[in-house]
Amino acid sequence: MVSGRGGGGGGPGGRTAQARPRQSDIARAAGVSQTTVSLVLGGNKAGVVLAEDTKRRVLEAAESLGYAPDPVATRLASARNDMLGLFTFSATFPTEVAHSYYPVLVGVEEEAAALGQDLILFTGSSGAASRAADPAAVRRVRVADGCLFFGRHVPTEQIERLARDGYPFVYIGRRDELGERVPYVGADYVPASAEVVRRLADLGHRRVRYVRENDDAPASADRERGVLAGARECGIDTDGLVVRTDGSDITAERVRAWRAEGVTALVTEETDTAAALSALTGAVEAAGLDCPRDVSLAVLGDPPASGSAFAHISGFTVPRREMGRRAVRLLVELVTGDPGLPAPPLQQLVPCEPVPGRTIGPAPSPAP
Amino acid sequence: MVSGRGGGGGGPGGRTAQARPRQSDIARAAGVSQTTVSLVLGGNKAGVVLAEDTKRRVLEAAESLGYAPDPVATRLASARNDMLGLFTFSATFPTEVAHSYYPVLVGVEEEAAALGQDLILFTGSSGAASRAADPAAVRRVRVADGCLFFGRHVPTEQIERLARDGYPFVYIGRRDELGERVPYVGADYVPASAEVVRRLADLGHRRVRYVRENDDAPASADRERGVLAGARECGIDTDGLVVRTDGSDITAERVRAWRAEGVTALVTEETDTAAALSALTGAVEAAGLDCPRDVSLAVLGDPPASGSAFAHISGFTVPRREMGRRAVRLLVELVTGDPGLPAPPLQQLVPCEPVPGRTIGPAPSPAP
DNA sequence: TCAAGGACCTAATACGTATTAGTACTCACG
DNA sequence: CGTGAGTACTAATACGTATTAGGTCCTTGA
Repeated sequence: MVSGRGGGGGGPGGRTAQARPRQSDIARAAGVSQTTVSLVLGGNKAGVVLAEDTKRRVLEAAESLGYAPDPVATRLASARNDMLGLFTFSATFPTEVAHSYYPVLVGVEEEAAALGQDLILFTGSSGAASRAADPAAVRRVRVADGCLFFGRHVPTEQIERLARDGYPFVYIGRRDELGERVPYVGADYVPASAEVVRRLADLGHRRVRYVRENDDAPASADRERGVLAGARECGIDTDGLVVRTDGSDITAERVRAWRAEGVTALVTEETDTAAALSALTGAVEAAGLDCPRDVSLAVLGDPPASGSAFAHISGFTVPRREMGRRAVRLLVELVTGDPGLPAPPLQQLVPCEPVPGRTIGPAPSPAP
Repeated sequence: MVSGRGGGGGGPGGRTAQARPRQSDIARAAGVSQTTVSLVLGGNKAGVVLAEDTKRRVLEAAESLGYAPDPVATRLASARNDMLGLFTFSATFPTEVAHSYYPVLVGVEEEAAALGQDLILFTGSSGAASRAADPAAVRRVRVADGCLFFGRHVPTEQIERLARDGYPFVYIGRRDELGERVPYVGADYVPASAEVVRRLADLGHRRVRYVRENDDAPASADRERGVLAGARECGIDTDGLVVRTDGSDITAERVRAWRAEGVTALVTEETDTAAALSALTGAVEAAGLDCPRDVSLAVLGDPPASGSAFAHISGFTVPRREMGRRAVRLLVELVTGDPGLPAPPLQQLVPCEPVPGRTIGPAPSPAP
């Protein structure tokens, strides 16, 4: 500490900064102690008795000096900083996936604001791609009272470290690989996926193809489970129902062949990469098929960016905003949680909302 | 202070939460003093000589305890945080204006990451609409080394307070009302607007209407100035050129009337509310006019959300991402600025990029 | 053998507020 | 006049880190 208050600083204001008044300045002005000032201006939670007149004098002095409490000192003294972290695992700040990241962020921010928490966005230090891998990056998270984690690729080891130390955190999105004590708020894909299949069945579809990503994220696994459950329930043929792809092998020919086999509905999923989704919509378009006249189409998740031909695709929406909200709520409960009180459910699923869309219609006659 | 560290907390791990490790914990583990730890982990700006071996022991201990410095304490002790704030003035977190807020955020985040700064999103306390009004909300900003302000409605008094105290901040968007010493990074609307008018003039347009919002944000004023300058330069009639609206009085009739008067091009602006923009596009559509056959249309700013009929409207884009970037760069310069060094330009304008679009064409014959 | 100088660390304190454990004084009652 | 209960306040300390002003050993040279 070199600066003797009020020195340089070179803030935007230009001229030499006036030192801000401290509680001790008020104390001097009002002829009381700093403690008294703190009691008058702070909540006086302890219930210390103070004379009306003293309070008045302190308040007047504070007013006339233009006192504003120093939030930094306040926080230091009260051991909490009312800050939640948000750490995103992906190469850089999500730009392309704006449509999927932003709603979560909005939900997080809303609820954080409602609960009086500020939000620290961790930017994973300088390294670009290394962010999730960098142990130091994850460690920095501890500056916040608790942290939200969002994104697919998770540095399990770092996180386990935090968990062992009892650091409070919540995942946004399901996390099976980390055991049942890891808190998360995910989307409830299973019933929503089953319900899409049911909708198709109600319209007479009997042969369906479900084109899914070729990876094993819980989100994909859940949807598949839902699709299979729905199919079985409604008497839809499960033979060859599930088709895994990285996108490259879904061609117009393949779609036409399915159609020839009597397939009348196609279902796919929406993920970070959207490989399956874009491959399938591309192939349907290339095959010159009309939705829903020739074939019904549904996506398990949000439609592609509006503007595309499939902006009004049927399916369901992932409740990202609500997930963000709930995650914050859960995290705050963990952070402030009284060990005596009953713990909140650590793993929560939020229902998805069905989207009617315009690409599901009655099953056409088997031959195109 | 009641809590004897390490007590409750109930982190996800289930078992009792470990308190975050302090420098003193590291000191104990490494068999040195807290001072030494601070010297090793902090910059050791004073240049105190330390044995290599000691440094190593401290670093190892820090690593194994999972130490992360407490930003609040760091800041109170008057060093720096490497945290920048982002405070948004609007009723709540911008949801509708996602297209305008998100790019800024992305730019801010990118540059912050590049400069090794974390980002605190300030959430303006609990009150929903009251955010900007709440003085306490603005004050909390001080936990960051410096802060970016973004949004139209600015609590001038609070900000002036910060400025007087020498707290570094930067506005995103121009701010005339606060004098010339207030740092901002804005978009350079004037030449971009003039250039749009010039484009129209080059295609033969002579009568134009510029439909602008009925408010006095600098952004709107700038565009008007640019439009007028461009018009004068190119011999476009300035009589009745500028039309102010809150959106309600721009009807299909009015557009037809303009057309009858020989108006061949319409220009509007994009703002937070988009009142003028949506009113005008709505009216043109309702009037059954085709762009650019019957009338040319341009917007000073970004097009409406893609998916709309006017997704390919001509005009220019606001360089939001770049503005975010530059604002961070400027802020960091202010924060780290040596008072001796030459100050960076406090008020910066970033050029807008022309967008050809599909709604500007040659002027049609005067009679429709 | 002693002083000077270097190498290496640490004690003490500051930052501004919150909180706890008192202190000092008054009044009333027995 | 001594005790217990208030009333009205304050001294002391904690929060976690940064910084400055020493301190304690060693060497080294005379």
